[in-house]
Amino acid sequence: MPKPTVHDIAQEAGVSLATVDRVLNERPGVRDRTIQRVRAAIDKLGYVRDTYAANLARQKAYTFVFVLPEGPSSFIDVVREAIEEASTSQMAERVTIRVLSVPQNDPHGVVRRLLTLNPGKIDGVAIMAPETPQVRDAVRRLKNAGLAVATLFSDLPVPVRDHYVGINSYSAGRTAALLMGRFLRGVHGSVMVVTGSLQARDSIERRHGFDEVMQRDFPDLTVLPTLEFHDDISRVDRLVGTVASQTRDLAGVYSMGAGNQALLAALRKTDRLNEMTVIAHELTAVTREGLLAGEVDAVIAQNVGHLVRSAVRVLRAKCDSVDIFAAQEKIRIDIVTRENLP
Amino acid sequence: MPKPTVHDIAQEAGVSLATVDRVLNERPGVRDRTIQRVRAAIDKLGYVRDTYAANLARQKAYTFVFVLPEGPSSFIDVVREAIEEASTSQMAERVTIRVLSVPQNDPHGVVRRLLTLNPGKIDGVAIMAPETPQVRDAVRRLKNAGLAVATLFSDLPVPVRDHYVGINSYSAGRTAALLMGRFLRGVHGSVMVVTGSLQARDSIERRHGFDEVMQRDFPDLTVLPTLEFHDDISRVDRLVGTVASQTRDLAGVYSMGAGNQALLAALRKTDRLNEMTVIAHELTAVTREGLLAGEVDAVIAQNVGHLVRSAVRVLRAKCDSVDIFAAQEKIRIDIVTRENLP
DNA sequence: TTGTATGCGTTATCAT
DNA sequence: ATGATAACGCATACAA
Repeated sequence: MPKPTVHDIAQEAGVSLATVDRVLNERPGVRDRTIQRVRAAIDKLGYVRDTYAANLARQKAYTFVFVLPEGPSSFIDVVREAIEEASTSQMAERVTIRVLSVPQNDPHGVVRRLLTLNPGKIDGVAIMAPETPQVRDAVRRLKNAGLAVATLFSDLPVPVRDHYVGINSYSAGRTAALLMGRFLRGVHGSVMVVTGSLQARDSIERRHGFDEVMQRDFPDLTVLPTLEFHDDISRVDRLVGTVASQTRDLAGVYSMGAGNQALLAALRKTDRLNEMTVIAHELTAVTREGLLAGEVDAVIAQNVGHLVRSAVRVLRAKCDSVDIFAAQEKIRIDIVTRENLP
Repeated sequence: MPKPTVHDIAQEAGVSLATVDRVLNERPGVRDRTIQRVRAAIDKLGYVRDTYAANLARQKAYTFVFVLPEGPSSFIDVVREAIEEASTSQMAERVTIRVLSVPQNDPHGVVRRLLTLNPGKIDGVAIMAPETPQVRDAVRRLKNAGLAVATLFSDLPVPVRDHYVGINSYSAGRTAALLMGRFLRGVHGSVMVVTGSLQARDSIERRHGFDEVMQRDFPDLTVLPTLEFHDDISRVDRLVGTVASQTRDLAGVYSMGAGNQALLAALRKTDRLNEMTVIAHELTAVTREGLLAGEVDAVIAQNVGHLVRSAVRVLRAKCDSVDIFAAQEKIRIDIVTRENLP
């Protein structure tokens, strides 16, 4: 009892291949009665379409665009690399991947860049961009144009995208807090929280999750107000330096976003970095170095390679109107230490 | 300039499809000079074979057998579930998966069961079994019979298998130690280590990694001799109870293997479980419950779903003599806490 | 409204 | 040693 094919369906339903195909792809021009017959045959035989054969016949090739923020960032570098790797692997058969860079902190610039996309030429987009009303609208337009839309690392409202690929920021923040509190067992002291900007939705969620666990489980630790350097790395040094010198009991540092290079440099100047517990997000060249040097104690990360592959699979599934294999697409919150560094 | 096909190669080389195919699949019966010509055309046009079309034409169906220890184990349950899930997903197109249960702690029994496999009927095996000389030989025989062989969770010597799917036990032990030491910051006390058996190679490696980090980084903690219950759960209660009552400064428990249910039950009786730091391996129903209840503080795990899918892909690749995509098959050491529980 | 015939890129059988 | 040709499971232009 091999897998049934369209031929088997046709025979069972007493119709031709073409009719089976019409029903399968919901094309017009079939009598209701015939549709029922074919449907019944499909159910009875348990037919499932061979997507690969279908794509072969259809000569279908997918074109996906990954939209990434431009500008120097060790994290974006990791993402680019993962995309590069995925597009040259066999998993990307019949899919070509393009990368579109969009400005940082310039919603209108993002929209303008997004408008250069020709929805007729591409099948799906994976977008990494902070949520703003302008971006929301632009993405909605892409989705309405029939593209498959996945959000990457940072989500947008459900109606404007098909799927979110990334971890839950709230849980990520909670996880960071758990580690911070556990690593500072018995310590009475303060914890500094640093981020580029608290505007982004995921920053807020992280902070929210972090605070909740810290307050509930680790009352001996005082979480200081968030230090926002507004995506201007040059401010990090002064901001961090000031707070560090004013906070004699500074025991921990939670870095919620990018800018870890500058942050670590600033902390080094305090000469107290070695006694501090530092927790950061995302595994990059910088945080990896930090872990190995013993300067960073834990990194909350997501498997970027897996994430990119997941995005490709999800977009493909959307294009084919096929269900995704949920378990495979689930992105876990990785905890990375010096000892389990990949 | 679409992707070149065998037709293009044939034309470029001035030969027929069949000849191209012979060269592509390294079949005999082609003159050296012709081979060169075809090879040149392949290089020149940058041909890459369409695996899906190939599999379609080949009508190849893979049969893989997963060899698992029988007997009750919450971890094996997880593995079975993952196999079930993988075999019903689209990733298992053209592959049928069977599970073969083998006795625990009975190398000869394992071998006998392995001998029931008909190497002609199957294409590959994924084996989860502790290393013994008998098992080694039996597996070597399978490999020599032409089967693709992957080891699962626990490795065998390189010559008898094609690929190991799982985490590095030594690093896993080191990771456990790091967390134990960090979670017990400032504490002077003892750490109990419990395992079913120290015979298995991976148990030894875990213990080795654990000890190394504990000794080097956490001198305030005393690691007690390993408690071996020799896979007899009924002994756990007495063993653990005795040591716990004799060790007033017991601060941590490292569970290296299975038997967590019994272990936790025994620890509960001491009425000191809540103050202890407990670290275990593998995310199962038991350890998950333990995390949620706050009884277990961290679990060192591997993504079993990913692992099973990886095994299937690797076996398939071996059967096709195709390279694997290493980055995708890398199994990470997961650290799971209450907050990042999947 | 339904059926026939052909092609997608690859493999495989059977001639030559 | 090499070439024609027919599958594989599906889609589709065209015919009926």
